[in-house]
Amino acid sequence: MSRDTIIDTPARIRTRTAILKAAVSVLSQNQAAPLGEIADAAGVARSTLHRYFPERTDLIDAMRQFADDEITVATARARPEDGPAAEALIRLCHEYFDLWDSLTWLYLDSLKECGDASSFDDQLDPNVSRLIERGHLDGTIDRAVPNAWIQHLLWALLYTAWEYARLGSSKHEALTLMLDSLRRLIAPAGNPGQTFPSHT
Amino acid sequence: MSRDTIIDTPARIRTRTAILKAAVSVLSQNQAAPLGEIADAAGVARSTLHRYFPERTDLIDAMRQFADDEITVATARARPEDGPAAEALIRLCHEYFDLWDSLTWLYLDSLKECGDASSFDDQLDPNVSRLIERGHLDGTIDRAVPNAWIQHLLWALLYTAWEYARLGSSKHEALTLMLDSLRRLIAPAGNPGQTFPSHT
DNA sequence: ACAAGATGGGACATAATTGTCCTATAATGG
DNA sequence: CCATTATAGGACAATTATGTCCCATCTTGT
Repeated sequence: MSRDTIIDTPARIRTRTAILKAAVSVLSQNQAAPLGEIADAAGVARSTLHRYFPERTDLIDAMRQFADDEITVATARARPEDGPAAEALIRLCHEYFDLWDSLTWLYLDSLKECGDASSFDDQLDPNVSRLIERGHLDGTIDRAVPNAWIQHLLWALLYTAWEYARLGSSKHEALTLMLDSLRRLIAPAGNPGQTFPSHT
Repeated sequence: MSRDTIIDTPARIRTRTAILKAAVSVLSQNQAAPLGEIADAAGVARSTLHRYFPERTDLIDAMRQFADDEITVATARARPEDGPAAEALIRLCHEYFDLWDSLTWLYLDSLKECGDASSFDDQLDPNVSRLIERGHLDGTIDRAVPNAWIQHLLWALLYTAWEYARLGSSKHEALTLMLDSLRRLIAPAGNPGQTFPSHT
């Protein structure tokens, strides 16, 4: 009775997520991609896509939810509350590295609607903010580098690494360089931050 | 005889550049913006825009040229061959910081066409590459950080700073943070790179 | 003030994309 | 194996952006 119009049969769930994954993959590279392209990428007919998401905005909304869930899972996996904050931040970055499409799209998407009303920390993830704050307190992250700045840098580093990998470098090398750069950026003065030995 | 159809009268030059500037400004925020929006931003009628650039691609091509020229001028101003390479790189970054729209758009634009054929260093600016190489030689830039990686980071840092400023921070603070971050990223091991007494 | 040049603004045809609907076909599950 | 459910694929109208013309009006330089 709760939802008599649409029922989540296994088959429907499969195609639904197939569409969402394809949408993230396609739209992360071209925000204006036509729905037909997404349907093709998902291996379904355009009419099927429309049955699941009547309008484009319906799809977009579902994608936001989908990507948010992925981030939540990845964040939990990084155990942001354990150990020195700097190390936790590195773990987090490592986890996020695998969310290529979702994070890229989520960022592009966030840009379009904040035409005016975007407050400074609309972009900021409270979990990450808290982690960096902890780092400022336990001294593993330089207090001279503002919280928000670090968070912006973090997205930028991830994006840079993805681009670097996409253009031919190995994913491992890109990841290593990114984590090294992150260490440099947050290392407290006087402590070089141990730029490197620890691979992965 | 060379170009008997179009003559560069002062008035035409004015509106032409007005259109180009508006186009860069608008398209750097939304690649798919309709031409009417650009015309509005430029303060001309859509028909006028079409008279200067019959098709969308004509406008895009002219924009590339326009932005490239701006970069060339800014690069020259930074005197990339003078003094320690690390300092020159900072000067360059400082100059580029003022090219907000142009660099953002140029980057977005470059993404769309490199669907397949993008070699690794299609994105790289030979001037910047040369400068970083000089830094690797004169020891002011850490040799452990690859040239291409630094260059990718440079664009990412610029973009981060622009976003940071756009979201409410002062341009000066964003610039300061960015240059400090750049110093950290390229500082040779053992030399903290003088990462900033000056707060804000 | 006059003539050449440039612009604004509207009318129109043309694509391209979107959203809706219908039917035959395939798959799924009991 | 059969009934139910889901899908592919195409037809269609509505919407939107693009490209082309035309003419009245405004600028510019002389």
